[in-house]
Amino acid sequence: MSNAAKLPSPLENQLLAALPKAVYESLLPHLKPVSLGLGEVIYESGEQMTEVYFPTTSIVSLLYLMANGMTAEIGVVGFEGMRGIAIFLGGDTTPNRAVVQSAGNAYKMKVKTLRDKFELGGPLQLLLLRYTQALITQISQTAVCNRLHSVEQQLARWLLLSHDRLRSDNLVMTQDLISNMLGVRREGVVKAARVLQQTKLISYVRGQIQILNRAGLEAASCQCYELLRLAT
Amino acid sequence: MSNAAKLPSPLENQLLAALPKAVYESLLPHLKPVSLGLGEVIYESGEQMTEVYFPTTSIVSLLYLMANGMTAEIGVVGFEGMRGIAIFLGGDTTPNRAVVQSAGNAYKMKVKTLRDKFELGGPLQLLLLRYTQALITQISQTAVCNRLHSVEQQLARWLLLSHDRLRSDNLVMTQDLISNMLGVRREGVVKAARVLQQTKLISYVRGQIQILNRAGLEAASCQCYELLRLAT
DNA sequence: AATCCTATGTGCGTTAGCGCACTTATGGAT
DNA sequence: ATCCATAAGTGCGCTAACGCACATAGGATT
Repeated sequence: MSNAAKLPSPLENQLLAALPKAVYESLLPHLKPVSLGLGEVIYESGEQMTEVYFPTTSIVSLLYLMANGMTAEIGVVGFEGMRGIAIFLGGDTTPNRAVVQSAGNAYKMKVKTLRDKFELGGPLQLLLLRYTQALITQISQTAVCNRLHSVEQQLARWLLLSHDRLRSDNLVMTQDLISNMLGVRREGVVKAARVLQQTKLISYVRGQIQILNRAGLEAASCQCYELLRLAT
Repeated sequence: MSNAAKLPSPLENQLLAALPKAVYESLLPHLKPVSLGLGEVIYESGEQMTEVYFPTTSIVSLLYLMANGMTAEIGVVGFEGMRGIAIFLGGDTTPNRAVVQSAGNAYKMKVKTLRDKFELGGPLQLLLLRYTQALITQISQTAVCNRLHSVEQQLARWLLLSHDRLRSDNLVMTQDLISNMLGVRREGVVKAARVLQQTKLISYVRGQIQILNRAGLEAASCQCYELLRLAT
């Protein structure tokens, strides 16, 4: 059996799927499938971008690098969005590091192609601008959540956001990596994760996390999750 | 002497000033001067917007409301920017509360006018999109700063950002309001402010803050300030 | 089967910021 | 001249998260 047969369609990306058929088909020849591996750094902070990404089954984290080497996630991009909005906002570098948070597929497109299509105005432009607004909301909400809520609430929120972007109850993710995302110590994540496990909301073994009780997880999280979900 | 004579020109707003002459002049008839008072709420979170604002001598804070009634500033808009980017991003409500942080003037414009002009593409669109990118950077940086730095560093950063947007070394702002902006307790601000005063970086009496030693304040702040300044 | 790497778990002293309950100033209004 | 609202300052117990220095355990490698 061929590999190509297993590729998810570009239509699994909601931005692409929301486009009128004619526009979508004009983009199609420019979309190249890519497979993204866990932990892969798509772009480093400040780096020149040559391509933008539309995830289908993968999830990409936008991380902000802090002076002391710590990182904090400011946003997540899954099948509902795209990576590289700076391109049509007039930049050619990205201010954030983009890391693959969950392995999977995506479609990429040349920066110049997207920029040209964007400048035509119309549905694509509208859609991308709306998405930009949603991303801004996401960043703001994440910011506030960082400020106000406990590691346990943040962990629950983070798991839910990842779950939303996956087709499975299983996520592959070590607690160490999660601590990078949340911008807290690994020990803090360990502690929070243990509580969630003891209350049977999740289970995990060496980087394999299972969502056991989604409703319970929502209750354990702050309402930031709900707000974030509505915004997207 | 008439009041009108004292009005700052729209060109004091850097976005408007950066426009080609022809574009600027096409906007001019739609710009109405307004005077904004300290603490005035321009828009409440979720409210329908009817006008966008281009500050000249005023400063507007974008506040995020948290569930427990606390607020946290996610961005600042002064003469370098505009209030209401959601409009051309396709929304008609604002996700944030906008509060006047420093009294002064601004120009306002009907939402519909801006949207129409934006859709023409060209220099105005480019400019506004670039500004959007800068604002996103500002929000992200603020988020990270909230997470990582001490109240004292954050206060210094906040004072510097305000100073940049003013023509004077005097800012009118109570510690109580600052605590709203930073999303911390008033007592925390009191403590931090006292340290800055003891080291002769600032002085303050009942809501009148004086910047005495700007260089020193920059040293007391985190490098978030520098990063934010560069981004704008 | 022994070894090594990575993931997870633990303990402990330290600290920044919180919540609360106050007190003390200062400038304007009556 | 006095009163009063607002701005600023203080003390104290509490907790979440930090930094560091470890201990254990599951998988893969050889």
